[in-house]
Amino acid sequence: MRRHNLSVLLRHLHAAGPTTRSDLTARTGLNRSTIGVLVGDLAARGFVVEGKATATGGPGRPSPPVHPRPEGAVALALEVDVDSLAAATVGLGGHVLGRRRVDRPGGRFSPEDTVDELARLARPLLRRLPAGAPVVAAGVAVVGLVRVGDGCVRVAPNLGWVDVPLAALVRRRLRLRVPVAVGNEADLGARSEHVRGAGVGIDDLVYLSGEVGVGAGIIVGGRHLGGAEGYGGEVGHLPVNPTGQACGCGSVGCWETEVGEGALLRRAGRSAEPGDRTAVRTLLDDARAGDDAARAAVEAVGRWLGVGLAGVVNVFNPRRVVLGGLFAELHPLVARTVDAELDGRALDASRAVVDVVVSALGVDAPLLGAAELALDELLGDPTRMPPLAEQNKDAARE
Amino acid sequence: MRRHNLSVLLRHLHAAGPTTRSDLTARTGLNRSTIGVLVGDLAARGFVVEGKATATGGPGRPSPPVHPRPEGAVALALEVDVDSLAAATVGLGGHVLGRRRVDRPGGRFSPEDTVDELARLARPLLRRLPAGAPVVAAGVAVVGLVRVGDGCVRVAPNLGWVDVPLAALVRRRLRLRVPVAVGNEADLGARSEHVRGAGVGIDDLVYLSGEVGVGAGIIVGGRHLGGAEGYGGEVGHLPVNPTGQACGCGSVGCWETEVGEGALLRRAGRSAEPGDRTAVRTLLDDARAGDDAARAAVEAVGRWLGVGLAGVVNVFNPRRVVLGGLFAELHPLVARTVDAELDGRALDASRAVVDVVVSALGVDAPLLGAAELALDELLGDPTRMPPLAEQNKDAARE
DNA sequence: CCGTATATGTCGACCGCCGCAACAAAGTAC
DNA sequence: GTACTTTGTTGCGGCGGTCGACATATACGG
Repeated sequence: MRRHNLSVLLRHLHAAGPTTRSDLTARTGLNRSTIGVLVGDLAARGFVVEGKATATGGPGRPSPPVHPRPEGAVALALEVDVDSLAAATVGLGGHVLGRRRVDRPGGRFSPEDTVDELARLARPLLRRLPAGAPVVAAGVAVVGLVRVGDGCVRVAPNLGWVDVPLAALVRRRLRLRVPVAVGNEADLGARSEHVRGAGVGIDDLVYLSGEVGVGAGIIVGGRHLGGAEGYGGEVGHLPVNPTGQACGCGSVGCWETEVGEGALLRRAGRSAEPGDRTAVRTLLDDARAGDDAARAAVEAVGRWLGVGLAGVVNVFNPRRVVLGGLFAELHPLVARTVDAELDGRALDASRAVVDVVVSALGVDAPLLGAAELALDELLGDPTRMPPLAEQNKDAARE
Repeated sequence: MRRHNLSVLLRHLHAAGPTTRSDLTARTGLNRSTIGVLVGDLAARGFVVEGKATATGGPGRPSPPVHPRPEGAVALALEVDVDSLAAATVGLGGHVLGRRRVDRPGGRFSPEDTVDELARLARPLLRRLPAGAPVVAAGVAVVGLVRVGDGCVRVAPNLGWVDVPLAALVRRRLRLRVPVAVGNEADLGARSEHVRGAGVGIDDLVYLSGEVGVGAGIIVGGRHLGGAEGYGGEVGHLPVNPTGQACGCGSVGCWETEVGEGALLRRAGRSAEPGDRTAVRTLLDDARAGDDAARAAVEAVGRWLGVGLAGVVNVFNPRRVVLGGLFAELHPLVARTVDAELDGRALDASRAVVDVVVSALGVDAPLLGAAELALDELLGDPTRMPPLAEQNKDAARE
């Protein structure tokens, strides 16, 4: 129960940043004295530092702010995207200590090669960490279906992976002694947008990521929708068009065959390798420049985006839809179309409470979400990390 | 925190029935002493009675069972269906003390008339309650979109209702002094199937109710998926066929236009008033008897059922789908078709962990779910009800 | 410039709740 | 009948939190 209160406190500080002690008492409903003890505990563990109290302008004694200490706990975040790899070190409070991304266009890479390159990417970031900043966990975002229990990538069509024990591979290759969690890219995008992006404070939200495939991260009642094994949120494979295209999943007329990158290019009469971002960018540029075929393709995808979104809105009754990836770039061009489809097709009651916005974190949303995932275990139980005094004792012993 | 432990205990007893004290200690992880105190507390409030310990066959002192006491707390459950009304009194542990249902075919009734008839239905049930059995709350299941916050029926197309403050109406008309909660029929069906039906122990499940419309109650990670305002789960309005029929919701090609009762009759070339159950029953009988047109219609609906279910399975990754209403009767006729569509269209990973079964509670699932909804508040905080000693004092004072 | 009002941190006392250990009770196995 | 096992009961101790009293730090008004 002490654990629980520490967790609540640290979670809030991590998510909301510096907060005065009086604010913490008001927010948690706990007593001033208790907050004092808890903050002291967190400080002893190196998670927070107390600042100087500065006058707020109001009457009364000013309350000193409590700052999350980025070096108190660091997450290693990794991302395996279709055409790029990324790594970042993220400290408590969401402070990004270092970040690197490399393109890896076109080809398909084996899990082993991928993990090798992730290790190369991560090494300098880890070396550059400030002294005494402990890496407490790692998180990996990956485009594919992930069994959350053991961090196994069940299937990732765009990578050509089947049943890859990614968590174990990363842990071994990077010689990590900390837990490694793996999550679906869209799920983790939703997570970061929820904590510090376009969905802050919104406990019912859908993050929709359009890439080669279409995936969603869904947060209902503040909690991530995982399902029995963690495969939930695969809205890209909602059947929307019985007379449509064959989908890579084996079905016909899945939503992603109408709104994915492939659909966009196909509609414009252009062809490209799957995962060829430049072709998509060119098409969007052409559409913005007024090219008729490009505009028609964009418009058609926008309509289908609205159609599918209507279904998503009906099913989840979210307060906000956050668009990431391709959809983030597409949305400004088709916002009115999407809204019109929603108006016409979604149930009024649900339509009335939802808005559609663009990702605030951009391409890094999944990467940052991986960091959040990694830190989550610690945030749930801050007592996992012993007080600094004991840490020093342990260090001296060695 | 005492509240919390009492809640955990009572919830378990309510859901799982009689449990020995030793079982409770093992299940909660609490100490024997603590369990003793807590059980004593619950007994003092009239929620449980302790039975005689009977030899189990094993060595050691036998543990006495703790029984939930149905008369300890009673919920009044009500249901407003398209063509019937129902009421029940349900005691702790899910014991149904009384139950009545009346048909109300065809026509549309005003909220006032409906509530009047609910009152007539409920009165004898309440009169027949054992002495000293307190009604602690009421729950209402209704076919329509319900704003859970205030129990307002936002829209119920099949009843012709818009913005009906049903909770308030019921409370006033039935002169209830206890809270009245309102929920969507499918949501409550899911709830009861989850607690004591075909979904016991399954924390990721979808209850799919086919009537005039198609609705779903969705439970993810053990919690009901409500969404921002409680309108979630309206899978009937997933767009599945852009060239399909116009739907009452204003959209085109919603799933329920392909699998609802209307679709079934239409496909068989029969017409009927919406909500005419006999026409549907006749059709199903004909199909079972071998009538070609009927069988073709049933088969087509079965295919569409599978198509939509594939989407639902992809999105929610449930461990079980429970079919209620029309679908419960339909399923035996089309199980193979549904399974085949799922095999072909759902993602393998999700498909592998899901099964499709028929409702165990039948037509009463939503009604019983309303009782669960009503009892939920008490189960969350058993201290709301004072110990019997004080209750008697209060009674003596009057 | 200084008192007053307001708000906050700190310290010690109190209390509720749970775990623990010893004991009593109620069964089985031989 | 005796040994053993499992369980309920009871009293004690500790952890964690609230509460009240006091010290401290600022804004406001004269």
